[in-house]
Amino acid sequence: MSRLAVEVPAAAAPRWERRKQDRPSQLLAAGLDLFVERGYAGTRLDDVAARAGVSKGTLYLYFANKEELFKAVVRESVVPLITAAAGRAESYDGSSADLLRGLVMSWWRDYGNTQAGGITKLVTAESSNFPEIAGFFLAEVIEPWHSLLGSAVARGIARGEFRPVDVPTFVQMLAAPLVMLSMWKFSFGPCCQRPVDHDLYLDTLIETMLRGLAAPAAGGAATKRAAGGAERRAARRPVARLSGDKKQRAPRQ
Amino acid sequence: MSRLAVEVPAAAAPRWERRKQDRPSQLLAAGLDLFVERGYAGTRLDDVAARAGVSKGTLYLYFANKEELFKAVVRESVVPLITAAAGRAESYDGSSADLLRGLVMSWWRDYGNTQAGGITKLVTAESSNFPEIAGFFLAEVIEPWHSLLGSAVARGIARGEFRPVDVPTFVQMLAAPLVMLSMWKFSFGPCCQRPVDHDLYLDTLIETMLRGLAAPAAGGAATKRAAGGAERRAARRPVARLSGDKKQRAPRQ
DNA sequence: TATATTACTGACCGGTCAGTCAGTAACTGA
DNA sequence: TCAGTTACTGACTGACCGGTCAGTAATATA
Repeated sequence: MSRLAVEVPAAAAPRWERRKQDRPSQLLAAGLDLFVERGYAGTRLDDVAARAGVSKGTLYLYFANKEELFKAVVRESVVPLITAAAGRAESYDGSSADLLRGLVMSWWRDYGNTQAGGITKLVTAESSNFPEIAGFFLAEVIEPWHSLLGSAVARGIARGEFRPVDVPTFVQMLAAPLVMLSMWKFSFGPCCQRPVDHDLYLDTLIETMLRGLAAPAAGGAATKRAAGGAERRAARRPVARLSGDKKQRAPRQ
Repeated sequence: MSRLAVEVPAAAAPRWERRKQDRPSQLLAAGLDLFVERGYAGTRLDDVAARAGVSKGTLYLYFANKEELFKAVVRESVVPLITAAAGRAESYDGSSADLLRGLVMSWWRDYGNTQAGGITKLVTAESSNFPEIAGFFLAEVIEPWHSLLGSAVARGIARGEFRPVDVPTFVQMLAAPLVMLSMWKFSFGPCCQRPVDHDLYLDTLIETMLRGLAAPAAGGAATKRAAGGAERRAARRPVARLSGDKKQRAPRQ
């Protein structure tokens, strides 16, 4: 925007400026963009620097290496969202169904549907190549987020609004379609002709989950009809009823 | 196994053998292993060749380049599973609930829970860096699979076993937790202390979905209790009920 | 204006990897 | 056994990228 591509010396225009204050946030913003767009390994630090309007050397003045840059991006653009949501949930005193609904919707609005949401895809994708990063993300993002959802579910159970369920499993099942929605947006979204209807999807998800969670009879005012979820989950049935697949197995070689 | 690390000339042991017939399948197997373990970009063709017991040059005798090797791996280890499942579903004449249950369980048993299941993660992960591959996988795997699930749902609706739903959205919602289960296994699974209980997870998933799909009253014998799913899905409610988040938005910079 | 300070640059290094190809040796057929 | 065929090898090329550092120029200070 400021760099002149003209031959004229342009007397008053310095070749670059010293902006020690601004550099970190410029680099973090550029890093978020490119990490989300190209993944961790696919992002070149030259490009991050260029997008931030500096040279690669400058990047190394502010961040020790690629991994530290990435962690800083996550700590800047993801971790605060969880902290904020946890704070709001703490002081919430409505129904647990509405609490859960609010947590899910704000996850989508503030994270899944934003630029930052692409980070989930990145981490899932490259976890085996960069286990250090996977561990970091698990500890600082996923576990706090699951624990937040879990405490909302546990609250509902304690107040008799929800039936008792295995909280961690239920949370994982609830989070999965949410995460997939965000991942889809960043992976096949661009090259898919018929896009997903986010509102319809989220609505269906929340209602289905709340029905599956509703306390059997008298319970909370969460949903209108009671619908047992997986209370028989201990009673394992034999699996796979499809005819003619007895001898089928994953092909070798 | 055969290569001797000894100085002795070992007269009767040739340095290598000509095995034109076996090479493709050896290379495909090695490719599947490494693609799943390290992702597309992260896989070195030198390593694929080494694992197959040949040199990199040999790999190029059988596959034009990395992309063609990958496509061949998918065509060998994923596409046939869908074709087989579609064939079985075609000739199935039990209840649609059992049909759907069977499709989901065989997906997990034959794909999601096998080595090949890791391909989903890979493709999702690297779609933006390799759009050609994303398009290929969407066309040859995801769309046929969704369409198979969709036809089972449509069958149930036509036979009055399921209530009418928006089939593509429902299918996407049904597939999401399935795909996530497989992706988790290949990403955080290794570095996660408390692993997911697959059977519990799948059981909960299927039961929840079938309840959400059950026809209102008389209908099919699919599930015991009827439980409306998202029949009001057109009636959008205002979203996000959490107190104190009115002015909250995704943080800038 | 002169000097000191330091934010910033960009050429460079070492290492990696997809893809190539001239050469080698395992097989084949007479 | 010997010449012909071809499956296979592995050194090489060129491009790429994370990280370094000697030098440069914008700014502060006197």
